[in-house]
Order: sequence, then structure tokens, then C-alpha cells
Amino acid sequence: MPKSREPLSTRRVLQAALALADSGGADSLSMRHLGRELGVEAMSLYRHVANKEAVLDGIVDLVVDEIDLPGDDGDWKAAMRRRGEAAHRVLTRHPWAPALLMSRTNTGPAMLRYIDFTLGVLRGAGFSWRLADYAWNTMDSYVYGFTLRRLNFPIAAADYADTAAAYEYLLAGGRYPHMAELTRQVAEGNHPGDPDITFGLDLILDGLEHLRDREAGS
Amino acid sequence: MPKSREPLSTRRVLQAALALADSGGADSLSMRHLGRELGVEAMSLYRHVANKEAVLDGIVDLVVDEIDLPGDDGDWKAAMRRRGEAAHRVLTRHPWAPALLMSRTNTGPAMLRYIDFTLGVLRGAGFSWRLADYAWNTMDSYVYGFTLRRLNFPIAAADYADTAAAYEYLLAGGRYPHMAELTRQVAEGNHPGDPDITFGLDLILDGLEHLRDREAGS
DNA sequence: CATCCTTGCTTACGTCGTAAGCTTACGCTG
DNA sequence: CAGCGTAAGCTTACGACGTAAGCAAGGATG
Repeated sequence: MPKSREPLSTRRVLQAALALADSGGADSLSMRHLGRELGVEAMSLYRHVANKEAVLDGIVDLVVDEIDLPGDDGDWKAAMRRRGEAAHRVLTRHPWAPALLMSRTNTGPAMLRYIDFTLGVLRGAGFSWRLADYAWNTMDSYVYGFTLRRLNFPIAAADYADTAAAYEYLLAGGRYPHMAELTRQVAEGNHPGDPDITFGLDLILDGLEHLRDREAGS
Repeated sequence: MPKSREPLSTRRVLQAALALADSGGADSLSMRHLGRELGVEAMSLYRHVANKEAVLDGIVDLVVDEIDLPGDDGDWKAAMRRRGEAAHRVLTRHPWAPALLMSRTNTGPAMLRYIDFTLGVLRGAGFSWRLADYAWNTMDSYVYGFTLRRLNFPIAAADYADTAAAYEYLLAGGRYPHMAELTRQVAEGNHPGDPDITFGLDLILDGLEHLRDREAGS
């Protein structure tokens, strides 16, 4: 047994915090728990981290840093779609992250790099500054919003059809006729029900392309 | 002073909780604080409400119930746009609400009514069940996502241009060239910067119309 | 009048973030 | 090598939090 353990550092604290959130969700990330995980008292963490807010900011930026930025090979739409899918994938790996990402102002280096890359792709594709700004805002609102909703969807994707049938009691009263019918369509297998992020992604990208071309033409 | 105050009720508890969240944000909504506001001990609330989760579910549904459903006058796009704008407006009035709305499964009556209405509009406009389902999911992911991000935007809309200039130190190092240039454009007044929900709303609605027509044609 | 049920109160437990001050041990200077 | 400053971690403590368990009072019902 090592009598003097490896010393703490901001980096080590944040990595442990990330692991803790991944394994037990955001609720299990307390300063006391985090200290225990590092073999240290809670108050010792404050030597390396201003407060819990700083820990949350830090691990969000660690997550954003995991998002791969595709190379810009000239096809801006493909690059943007891959970027959105990568973000969705990473955020799904860290289910506690989207809520934090959206409800705080994040100006960590990974986030800035990520936004800068996106603006670069759009500008390279001929978007005006105004349109590029609106474009990435729309994209990200959708991607984060979709991911957060998706993670809290009550039903695991696998047995969606089964569960939809079980929910039918809610809809039996005839008060929500369209929802009832939609549920029936899903239960009967006529429609997968489980939404996929690429639907909205392509929809938005096609729309953006159209706006860019119209702006250029006028 | 009335010796016997008006008795509590689930309704009264939820309304007080809503008022409390509106006035002090989600953090100020604790069972103890809520009891104090009603002239009652915290534990007394549990006669009328299962636990705090139920309170949160309840006030979210109260907020959703404030969203006006436009009459469906045959113009589905206008109805959907008004619906999105109304949701955005209501959620902006209750800034604590979007995070709760997105990160929990809400099956309150107001929410169900709201979704049912939306499905009705889309079905009435000739969307297939599959496309209608994807459509409202995309719309809502964007509307809630946009609203939540917008609420946490660091800069009040009014003085965006001024503040953008102040942020420039962050971008001076040349590490984020596109962000720096975008900030400059905003600071110089060439582009408002402040995003507006209708941009993405119209973008999505136009895309949906296109998909519907293509599906009908094939 | 006796009973029960509803409503609200009291007390208590284990958790949380963190302020304030203390101890320990390492590295530098003289 | 002695002395000391400083950094790292520890201890204690405070005022929140959600809520389990049981109690008290008062009105309704037999």
C-alpha cells in the first residue's frame, strides 16, 4: 500500500467527477462522494476547484471535447451532418450531460473550438455571417433538444411497440383520439415510433442550403 | 386574523409552487419554503402531494396548460407556427420550466392535449402517421431546445452589440478566428446576433411541407 | 356520546455545499 | 543542518434539503 498517494490536481478531480457522473448520473456527483472516490475528504477538493459549479462546467467541457470534428472535405452538408451525429452520440454516452450543457453558459475551450469549427465550415460553404450564425444556432438547438428529449423518452427503443400497447389505457377515454391512433399504428408495427436524429438533421440542412442559395441569388 | 385558515388542497399547493418558482427560480422551490409560503409546515404538504417530484410534474403541466392552442383554420403552417411561438412565449415567461419540461417524462393532461392537438393539425394537412410523428418531434425538439438555450444566453438582447465588443478579449489570441470575426460583425451592427425562433420554425415547416408533398407524390 | 378519518404538526435522520481554521510535510534559504 | 514559508489535506461546523414515523386536534358519522 502506498503511504503517500498521488497528489490531486484539477485534472484528476475533473476526470473522477466525469467517471462518477457517468456511472451514477448527475445526482451521485456530490463533493463528498467525489472526495471518497479519490481517497480524500470533500473539503480537500476545494484546493483544486473553486466550487461545485466549476466541476460541472469542467466535466461538460470534457464531454464536448469528445466530439470528433470531421475533416472539412468540401462537402459542408456531410460535414455538418457528421458533426451533429457525433454530438448526439457523445451526449448519449453521457446521459447526464445534455441538461447541463443546455442550462449553463459554457465557454470552455472545447466548446469554443467546436463552435469555431462549425462557423468555419459554414463560411467556407458561402454562408453570410448572419445566416451562418442562425444556422449553427438552429442546428444546435435541435441536436441538443432532440438528444435531451430522446434520453428521457419513457420507453427503451427495443420494446417500443410492446409498451405502446400497454399505454393504451391512457388513451381509451377518447380524449386524445390522435395520440390513441398513433399509438395503435406503432403497436401494430406500421411505424417505428422511435425517432431518429437524422430526420430533423437532413431537414434543417436542406432548408439551410435553400436559404443560402436564395440569399446568393438576390 | 383568521383563526382557521383556508384548508390546503393539491391545487392550492401547485399554484403556490408555480408562483414560488416564477418569483425565485427553481432553486427557491423547496418543500420547506413552499410550506412557509402557505402558512404551513413542510410535512403538511405531503397530505396533498406525493413528493417533490409530483410538485414539479404538476407545475410543468400548469405551464403547458398556459400555451394557447390556435384554432385550426385550414392553414396548417400558420397554426403550427403560432403553436411554436406560443410555446416559446409561455416558456420564456417561466424561465425555470424548459429544463424541467425536457428532462422528465410528462404525461399530464395539458401535455397530452397539446400533443393531440398538434397531431390533429398535421393529420388534417395530409401528413402520414409516420411523418406527423417525426414532424412534431422535430418541431418540439427545436422549440424547447431553442428556448432553453436562449434563456441561458449570457447576454440580454438589448445590449448584445455592446457586450459582444467586451467579449473580444476571449477571442484576441487568434485561436477562434471565426468566432472573433462573427463577434466583430455583431459589435459593428452588421448582424443583430440575437437569434429569433421564427427563423428555425419557418425553416422546419417549409422542410416538412416539402417532405409531405414528396411522400404524396410517390 | 363514542368512533373514526382528515388535516396538519413535531421530531428526527441522513444528505448536501462550503466557510473557517488547523495540521502535516515538503522544499528552499541561510 | 536548522528554520521556515507554503501548499495540501483534514476537522469541525452551519444551515439548508427531502422525507419517514408517529402524534394531536377537530369535525363528521354512528
